[in-house]
Amino acid sequence: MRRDIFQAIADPTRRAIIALIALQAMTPNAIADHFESSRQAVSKHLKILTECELIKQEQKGREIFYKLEVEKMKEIDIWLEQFRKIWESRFEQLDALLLTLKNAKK
Amino acid sequence: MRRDIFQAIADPTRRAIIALIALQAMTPNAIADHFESSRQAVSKHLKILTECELIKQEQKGREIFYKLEVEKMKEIDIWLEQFRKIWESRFEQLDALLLTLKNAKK
DNA sequence: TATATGTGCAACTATTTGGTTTCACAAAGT
DNA sequence: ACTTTGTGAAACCAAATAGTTGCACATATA
Repeated sequence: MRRDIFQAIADPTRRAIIALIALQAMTPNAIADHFESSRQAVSKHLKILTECELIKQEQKGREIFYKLEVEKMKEIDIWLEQFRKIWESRFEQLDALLLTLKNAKK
Repeated sequence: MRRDIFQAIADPTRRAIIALIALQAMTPNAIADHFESSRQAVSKHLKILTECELIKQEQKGREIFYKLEVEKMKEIDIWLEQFRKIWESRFEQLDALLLTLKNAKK
C-alpha cells in the first residue's frame, strides 16, 4: 500500500482538498463541509495525503488543522522539468523559424 | 471510464512510457521491450494515454509509432501554477526577511 | 498463397480504490 | 459526572485497475 505523490493527486477530491487548504489550514470537519462525501471519506483522503507528506497536521486542543506542504508539490514540478525542456525548445525552434521568415521578407 | 491526465500519470509504468517516448516516437513492441510486463499490458497503457491525448499515433506501414504530445503535459504545469505562486511568494518573503536583517545590521 | 510479424480487443482474475457504516476515544462544555 | 464535539480506525462493499491469456486481423515477406 505504498503511495506516491502522483497517485495522491490522481483523485479529483484530493486535488480539491489540496487546493482548499493551500490558502489556510483547516480541520477535517471544515474540509468535509466542502464536499458531498462523508467526513470519514475525507478523513481517508487526508490520511493518504499525510502518508506521502503532501500535508501535515497541527494539533490545537481537540482540533487538528491540516496544512499543505507546498514544498512537496515541487516534486511534481521537478518531474515536469524534463518535459518543460522539450516544449521550451519547441518554442525556441518556432522563434527561430519566425525570425528566419522575418529576415527573408527583408 | 473517463480518465484525466492526473490519473494517467498516476501509474509508474505510464510515467516511464511517457519519459521513454518523449525523446523519440516508438512502436508498442519497442516500448514493451523496456518493461517486465507483456506487450498487451503496455498496449493497454498506450490506449489510456491516447484516450486522454497525452500521446498520438503515427501509422507507418503495419507499424504504429506513438509519440508524446508534450503540449498536453502543460495542463499539469497549469494546475501547478497556483501552488508555484505560493512557494515563490515564500521565497519572496524570505528574501524580504533577509533584506530586513541585512539593513538592520547596518 | 502460405507464413511471419505487428497490433488491438475481449474475457477473465486478483488487487486496489473510494466509499459507507459503526465504533472507540479524548477533549471541551454543561 | 454526563453530554457533546472532533477525530481516527476497523469492517465491509461495489467499482475500477492492472495484469494475464487467447483471439482476430491486417500488413509484410517467403
